[in-house]
Amino acid sequence: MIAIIDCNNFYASCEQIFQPKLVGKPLVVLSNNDGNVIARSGEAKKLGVEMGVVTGSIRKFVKNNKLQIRSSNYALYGDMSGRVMEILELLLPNVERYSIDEAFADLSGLSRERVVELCHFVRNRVERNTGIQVSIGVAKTKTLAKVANRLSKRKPELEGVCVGIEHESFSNILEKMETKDIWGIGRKISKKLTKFGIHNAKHLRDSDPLWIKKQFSVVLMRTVLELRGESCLDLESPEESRKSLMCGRAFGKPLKELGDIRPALTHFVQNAVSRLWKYNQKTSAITVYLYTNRFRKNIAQRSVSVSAEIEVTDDLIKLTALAQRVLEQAFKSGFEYHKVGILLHDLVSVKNIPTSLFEMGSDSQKSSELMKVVKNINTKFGRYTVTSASSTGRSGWKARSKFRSPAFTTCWNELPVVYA
DNA sequence: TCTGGGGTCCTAGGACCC
DNA sequence: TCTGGGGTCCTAGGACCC
Repeated sequence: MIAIIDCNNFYASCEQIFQPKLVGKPLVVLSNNDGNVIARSGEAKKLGVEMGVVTGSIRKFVKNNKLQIRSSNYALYGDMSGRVMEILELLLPNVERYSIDEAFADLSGLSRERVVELCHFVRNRVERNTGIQVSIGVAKTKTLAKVANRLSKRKPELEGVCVGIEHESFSNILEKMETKDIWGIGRKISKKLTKFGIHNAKHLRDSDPLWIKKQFSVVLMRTVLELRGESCLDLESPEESRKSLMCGRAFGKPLKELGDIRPALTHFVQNAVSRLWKYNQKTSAITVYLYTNRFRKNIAQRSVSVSAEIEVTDDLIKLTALAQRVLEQAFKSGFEYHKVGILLHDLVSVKNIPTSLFEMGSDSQKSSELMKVVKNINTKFGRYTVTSASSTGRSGWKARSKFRSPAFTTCWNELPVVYA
């Protein structure tokens, strides 16, 4: 049996925990640049605010004070996520952190009664220790666990826990579920399925897997098998570390000059490399991408990405210099750029890299000594304490974030204050 | 006015090898 | 009329997730 544990309205809940006046109010969290809605409290959903809508379209609610808004605060959400995950890992065997607000766990070998009891215990413990409410779905496969999880949110009498799915009623549940609501099926595939007369999850489950593979892909075939209770997607072990990493963001305003874009890129490289350090990984290839705003139909469009290879490294200075050289290749004047970013690929764990003979006493050893110092300072005092000169200066790239709440749990100056 | 950011996996097609 | 065939590796791009 596989469980999926999912935090309810995660970003909105994080805001409410530290700002009690927001509890029970319609609340939305906005994306970078305060551009559109990326999370909603239950009350905001009831108000009819859709996921992904642009901020302008909800202005009317904000004006007459019916809706609270917050800029996204990833320092807070990341920290709260870590707290929830630690509790799950303490109470459950084989936890796979799947996303910032979701985790899978393997509950094989336990009786149904024991599973129900355990899930309620986990749910209560997470809420008591963090203030976050979770919903738990349990079934034979990951895809079915997702279906159960959906049910646990829709049926209040289940109190947030749905274990297994009774056989007879199961077909009815799938029949009422649109294909686009199945985990792994998005807009495109769902539309194509309709053309073949497959309109709901039951139709899909009862399709011929081999035919599905031929018409669509092996990915969708696995979904069919999973819906039938045949597990195709295993839990991923934490040792398998991530393979690529990216950091980029839209600018607060359009930028035309290379000199304005450089500091942004350096900033993102620094962020990316800090994460590389955190997970003890190195990279050997980078891609820098640069875009104009595709939603502005009346301006000249350009979208470019340029890659480069480098000897396996986690050296901030080398990677910054390389990224800047690649940016020069990618940049062409005459466009209003909207976003820049960097990808690091071919990540490897430091422990898996053999030391080369040529490295001893060489430049690369000196650079790693220097990096150690920078690493230590930035880990202790914050990611941007020691920074490249090219990240300072022009700051036109910085995103808008007008409604940001404090970093309640990760910054000494912003801790919540309690008056007694 | 305003349109997210960070990931994974798979496939198709080209280059290259024998 | 004929102009091999099968395998591997790499890359770009698509689709999806949260």
